[in-house]
Amino acid sequence: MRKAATIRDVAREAGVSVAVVSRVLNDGTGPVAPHTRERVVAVMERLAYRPRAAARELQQQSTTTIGLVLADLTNPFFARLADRVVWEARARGIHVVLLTTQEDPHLESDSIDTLIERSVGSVIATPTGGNVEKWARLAQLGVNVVFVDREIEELPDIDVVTISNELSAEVATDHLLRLGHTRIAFISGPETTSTGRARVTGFRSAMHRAGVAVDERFIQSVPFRGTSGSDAVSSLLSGPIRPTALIVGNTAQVRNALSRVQQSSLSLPQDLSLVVFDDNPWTELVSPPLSVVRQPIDMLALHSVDLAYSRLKGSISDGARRIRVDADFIQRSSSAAPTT
Amino acid sequence: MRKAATIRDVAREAGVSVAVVSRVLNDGTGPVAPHTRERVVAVMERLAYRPRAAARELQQQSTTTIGLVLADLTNPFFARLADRVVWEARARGIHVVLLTTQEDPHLESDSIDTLIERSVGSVIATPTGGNVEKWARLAQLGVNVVFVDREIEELPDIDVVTISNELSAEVATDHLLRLGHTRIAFISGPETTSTGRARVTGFRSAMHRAGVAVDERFIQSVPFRGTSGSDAVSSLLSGPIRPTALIVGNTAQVRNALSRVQQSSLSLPQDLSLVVFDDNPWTELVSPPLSVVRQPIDMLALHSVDLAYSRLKGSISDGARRIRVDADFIQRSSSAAPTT
DNA sequence: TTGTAGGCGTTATCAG
DNA sequence: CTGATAACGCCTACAA
Repeated sequence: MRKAATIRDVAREAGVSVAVVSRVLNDGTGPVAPHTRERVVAVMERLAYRPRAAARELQQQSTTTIGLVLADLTNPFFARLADRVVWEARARGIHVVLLTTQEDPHLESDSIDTLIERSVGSVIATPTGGNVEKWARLAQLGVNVVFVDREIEELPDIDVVTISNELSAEVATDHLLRLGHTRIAFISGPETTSTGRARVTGFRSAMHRAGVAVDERFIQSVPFRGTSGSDAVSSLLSGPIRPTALIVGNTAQVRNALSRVQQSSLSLPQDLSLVVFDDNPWTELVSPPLSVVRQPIDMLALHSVDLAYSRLKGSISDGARRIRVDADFIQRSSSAAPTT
Repeated sequence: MRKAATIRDVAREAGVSVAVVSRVLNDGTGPVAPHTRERVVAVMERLAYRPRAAARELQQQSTTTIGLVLADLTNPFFARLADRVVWEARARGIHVVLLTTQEDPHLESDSIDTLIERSVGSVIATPTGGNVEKWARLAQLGVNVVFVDREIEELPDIDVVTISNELSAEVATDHLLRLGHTRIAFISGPETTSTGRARVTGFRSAMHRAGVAVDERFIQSVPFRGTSGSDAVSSLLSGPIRPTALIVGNTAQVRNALSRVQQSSLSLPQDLSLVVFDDNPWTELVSPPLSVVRQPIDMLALHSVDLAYSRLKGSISDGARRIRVDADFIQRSSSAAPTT
């Protein structure tokens, strides 16, 4: 394959100037005689001409691409989020560069570097919790950053779109309390993440409000990666006092937690009530179907892209936005009144 | 926010020429006095200087971004594929622009247009089956296209990375035949996709080889989207003769199919043996755990990115490659000898 | 309606 | 070792 045709080749071949070709390329920039346009288009077709995005971006300072930094596409929650973000982005004519951190701050740091070099206009990210200065720097460099699902409290100037984590945990806890449970355990994400902290807070306040003492051994903050969920369940079930109900507020560990429960001799919901965060394709397929807190992923995606896009176009006033959407609680058969 | 610092700013500020700065940037290009280097690095840090990827790409003809066109991120198979592709791409220092088609040829067509404008170097895609000319044109424009998971036979010049679909279906079928089943049903993807066709072919040839007649009503090719899987199961179970075993070779419809089976009065595997295509996080969580054909997603991703990258670097001879990797069959408890 | 020319930020080629 | 300077492909005033 010979070297690609440039705008100049097209111009020469069509017997016009590059300016004209440029105009037909992004029509609206200036006037072009219909007949001339036709000829130019024909030549572009014939030469299989393709404008170089690099040259274009270099020239016109702006970009139509945003970065999407997700923790882990293996988690259905993030996968669906990615799906919706791509969808919303397409509706606005912008492109999405996808990066993953695998929950690893080092990889996240690399991703941020990449994003800086790529000179994307905006970034939508689920931060690991580390790299505080780095995120700050990215934002300071003029990149519009939007945190979604999680946030970093030390960075109050960055837009945030999350569900009401605290409230969601309260609702889930209230549900179990109302059923009559008092020995409720909670498995959450790491303390380094806003979701991990907020959900525990919600759990505590619901318990407190109900006048039920919290057994500290019943609160387990575990990493997103690895099999920490299984271990947490084992530890909870092997203690001197066993919980009668369990909330898993760590979406990435629901699978491992459930798996371990299934391996135990306990049956749901007779011996243990279970409520998990995040609804996904299989929560209804297992037996019994799981009671869940369903995150409105569409809304998260919509608002994040909206923010990213608005900032890109400058059609939004300064000052960080914090958008909070409510999650739904869906009761299914994995939670019931305690039998003991 | 002031405008970003350029290489020239750094040069001026450090009292050197841009050439020197460029050299320290990509060290190895030329000699730089240690002392000078230090000073330049310091200035770069101070000015928060970041090289512009666009300018760099413009200068050195190459692009470091590839397009990834997936059918549906909601399907765990594609989500995991995306995860691995991003991972492999990162390892090679290239970026991934993500697009989805939702199995819709129109959206796919749009995506191809986007890809043309973006001037990505390579594209990894799971084609819907339509847009044959359009894919051809993209390839002709000099974009290295790699089809993964599915292929389009009319485009033999395009690289392909798939699992051995025919063989996988045969293995699954043989498994059931060996257990003693003869009334085996098969739900596959649409006839318009290579996977849909190949898996049915494999199913047929296994049946034929075993000398078992195929009941045509037992073969259902259904769309990836919608609830076609449920309907197919209903239709299979309500017929005059009921199958004793079912293979679902349509990864997107496994969920719906299983759900419908659960709603029926049949219990697995006593009344019906079930084997599904694609292993994923929940196949082992449902009861009974499902026998599956596991696709080696890592390998699919590795080879596709490898091809995309090699073509980008020109470090590979002409002529389309067709890479075929074997899938694993994993027996679990959803398949057993027929009880009738 | 069309053409000319300068510049976007880097890298690379030569002279110093 | 370092410094000018010419590309790279495109857009966009400003002229014609």
